[in-house]
Amino acid sequence: MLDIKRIKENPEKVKEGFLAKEIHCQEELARVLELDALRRDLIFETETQKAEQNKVSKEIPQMKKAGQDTTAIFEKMTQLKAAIAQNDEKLREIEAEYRNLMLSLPNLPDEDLKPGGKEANEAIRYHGEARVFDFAPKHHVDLCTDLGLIDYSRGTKLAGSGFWVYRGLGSRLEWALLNYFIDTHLGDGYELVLLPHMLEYQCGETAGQFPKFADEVYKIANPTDDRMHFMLPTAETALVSLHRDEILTEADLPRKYISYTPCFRREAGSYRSDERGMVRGHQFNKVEMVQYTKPEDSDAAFHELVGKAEALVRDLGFHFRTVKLAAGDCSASMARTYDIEILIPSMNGYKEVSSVSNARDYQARRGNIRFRREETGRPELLHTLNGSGLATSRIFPAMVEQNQRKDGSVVIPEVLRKYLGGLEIIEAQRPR
RNA sequence: GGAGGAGUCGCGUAGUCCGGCCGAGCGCGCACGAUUGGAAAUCGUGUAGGCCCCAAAAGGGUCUCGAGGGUUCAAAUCCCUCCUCCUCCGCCA
Repeated sequence: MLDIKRIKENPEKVKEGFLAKEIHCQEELARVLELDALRRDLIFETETQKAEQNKVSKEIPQMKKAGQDTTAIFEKMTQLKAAIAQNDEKLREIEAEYRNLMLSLPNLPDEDLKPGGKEANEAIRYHGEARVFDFAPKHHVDLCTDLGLIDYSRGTKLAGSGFWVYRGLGSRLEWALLNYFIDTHLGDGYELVLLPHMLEYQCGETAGQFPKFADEVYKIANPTDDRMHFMLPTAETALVSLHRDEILTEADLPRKYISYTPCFRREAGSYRSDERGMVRGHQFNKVEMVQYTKPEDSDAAFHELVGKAEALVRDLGFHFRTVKLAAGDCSASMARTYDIEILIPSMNGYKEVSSVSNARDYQARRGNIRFRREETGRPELLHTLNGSGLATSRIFPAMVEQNQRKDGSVVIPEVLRKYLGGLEIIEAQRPR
């Protein structure tokens, strides 16, 4: 959520920010300002009435004690009460519309971002070089099937298109990746958090999925209870709500969290033919990094997170590039995002394997997440950042494709071998 | 699933039966000050947040005693719904 003061003070600047994101909210902005004015007038009027009500109310016991007649004053109070009730009702309506609109407005992009969409993204650095094959490399679906790592058809049998089953060594490889990520983060002083995988509405509202992007998540209806749960689309959704409605102490910041969770996404209508296999499933495993920081520290934290994601990708032996996303390619809640992209031989061009973002105070305002600044003694909104560190769903296929040998076997990256009993190569095996 | 109990200002509690003197007492914690060579101890003072008015500060107002609604001139206190926690019983990983 944006600061209403920021909108009021400089609506042109806000408009400009939205345009950079290629989002057109002119009407919403105008309406928000209109509602805010209405709201304030109404609050002022109602509170004046309430002050009168309280004042008179305090006089009543004394009048009674003095034996005075209270009939006239009771009548007046009844009228006042009715007027207040009417205003309160009006105010409720206005504030509901106001809050809903405010929640639907996206975050503003940082000023140094290029305006426009994907085409304006900018690769800011490269690491290593793409592998050149001296044979025709196999597609990861074939490799994983031939090596018995992934069972696509049985995944589909169990849960439909977009699901798969890890088998045998495939499961162990997946687990090795996750352990490698987790161990690295633990070494960097992050706290590992294991979370509920089903969340209540408010988590989605704080993180930014609700109300606007509700279609991207799986909702769970409970027949005996009208409270909705949804499957978390990313651990960020839960981690950002961890300290919702809290005031953290300044000395406690930054908070550095990681969590492993499966992530559930509907991905409605987004399937593309070059995304055959594990690249865009409805369920995938991810280790997520989240930081809560003081506002002045969030830029440093952002670079720390980018660096951590890069190190993971690099140490798995990948060539990658880091891309600074243009304003319009950042998601609605984020002020800034860098993607780390690798080449997956079977796919055209670079594909995102990690996305690191700074939400600044956008999520904190939605979730009322603050810290008490020692200098002033007052609570202040903090900044939230998140980054994948990492999701396996693209790393896994990229790894088997990139590390394949002519004979169909796959070399295991060194950093993973200790999780696999020292295994170095996955040999082709008979299908089962 | 059945029966009962409870949620109050960072923590612990008083207040709820009998509505107004309770936005709320006390203890602990914390901050500042006094005392001290310094500290402990002691004493004193202070100690929530949101919103509105105000250019800002100062100040004023308003709302919040788990959440929401109701009764009333007036609700921490009475009524209703919901949430959470605890105890006991049952059932099951």
